[in-house]
Amino acid sequence: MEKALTLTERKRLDILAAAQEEFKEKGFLGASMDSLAKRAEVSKRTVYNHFPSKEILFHNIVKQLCDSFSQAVNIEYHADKPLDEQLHVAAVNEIQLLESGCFRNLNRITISECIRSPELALSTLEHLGQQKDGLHVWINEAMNDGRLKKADANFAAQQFLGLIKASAFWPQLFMNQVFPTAEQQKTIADDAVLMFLARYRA
Amino acid sequence: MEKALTLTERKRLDILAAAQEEFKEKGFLGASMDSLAKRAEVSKRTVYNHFPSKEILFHNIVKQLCDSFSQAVNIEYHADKPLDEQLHVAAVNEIQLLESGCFRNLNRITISECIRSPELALSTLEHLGQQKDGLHVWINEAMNDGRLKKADANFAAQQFLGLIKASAFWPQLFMNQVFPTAEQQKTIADDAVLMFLARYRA
DNA sequence: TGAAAAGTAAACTAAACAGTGTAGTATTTG
DNA sequence: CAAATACTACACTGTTTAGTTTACTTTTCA
Repeated sequence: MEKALTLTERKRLDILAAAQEEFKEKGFLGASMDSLAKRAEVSKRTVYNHFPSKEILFHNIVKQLCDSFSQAVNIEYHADKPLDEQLHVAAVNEIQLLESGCFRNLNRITISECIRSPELALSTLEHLGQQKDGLHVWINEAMNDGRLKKADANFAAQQFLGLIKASAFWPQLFMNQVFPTAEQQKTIADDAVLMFLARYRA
Repeated sequence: MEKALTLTERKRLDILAAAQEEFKEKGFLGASMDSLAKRAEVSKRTVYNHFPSKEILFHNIVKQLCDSFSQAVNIEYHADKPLDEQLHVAAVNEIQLLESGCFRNLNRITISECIRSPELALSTLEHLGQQKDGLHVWINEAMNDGRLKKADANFAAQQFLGLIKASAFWPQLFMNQVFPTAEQQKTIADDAVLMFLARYRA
């Protein structure tokens, strides 16, 4: 019963998948509707029957990718658990997010559009920036609980994520570096926690 | 005697300046040679007399911007000076570099091209990555000198720069955030040094 | 000062590309 | 099965754009 997809639905999915590839590889301007249709093994006319314009198709892709991150990486503060343990969970969650293929696709796609249309890039990245809020709240609670030194929680969260992204995000995004292995990921997470607590533990 | 520029030389500079603007605003694909020529107040033919193709002009821009960073931000290790003082200099240097308009132009221009031509982006960013080497050498020497805990010097350098860039580079590049004020810069530098030494001081 | 070098405007070529129109074929569904 | 719906190939429009050609003017410099 799982193949109950109607032809139209299948075509739609094919188009979306092909469009994601096309935009990821060539950016918005570089992508061509003809090439995209060929890739999806679909008539160009069918593409336009589903999506009235390139722009609209593009926004659908971005929206689709954004939605797949609705399960924000939020971390809850527990007064009775060790800080390093909780932070380590946050670090691992973050790294897992950064590793996920669709997250990187989204970033590749939108970042290439920062120049062409700052509004889009801005709104998208803001939307994605929300998962950071979780950490900043956690830090704030730990500070109020007297277990971390008082400081700017937002800034501290930015530092923590900066430590991780410096090794597991930016180099991969721009220099096509391979993603850290499981061991390396552990090192990155451990070291971010170590460094953060060395600075902020009360 | 400062206006001794010949017409041809002036035109050439006008073209380069206009091209930098054009590419910065619209990216490689979005930039148009007609618009660029108009911007430079130069005939389109003149553009092509100086630069045989859009691609070549683009590479000239990138090269020009790269060359303006030949004075790499290298930091020398002094066994007799306090670590925090030396690191602070490194941090301030880095922030100054990140703040400089042409450095940001270069990044805006090349990063938008990461997707279109990974080779270019790669070679450029590698070229820029050289100023990082300075710090990694410094860290290595301090470790060998027994003043920092033994660890992976490259990784440590990446962490240090990650702390700075998290506040003074990536947000500005992608979300058009304003660059930190002088006070904020001081906080960022101080805190990066503080955190780094809290973790690595022997 | 006068020939060589470089600049100019404007028309042009050739290709790419977003989007449409059409006529016919395949799929869905009542 | 039949009507409606969706898919297909393909030709077409209009626009944009990289790069060229041409006929002419300005700047340079020996």
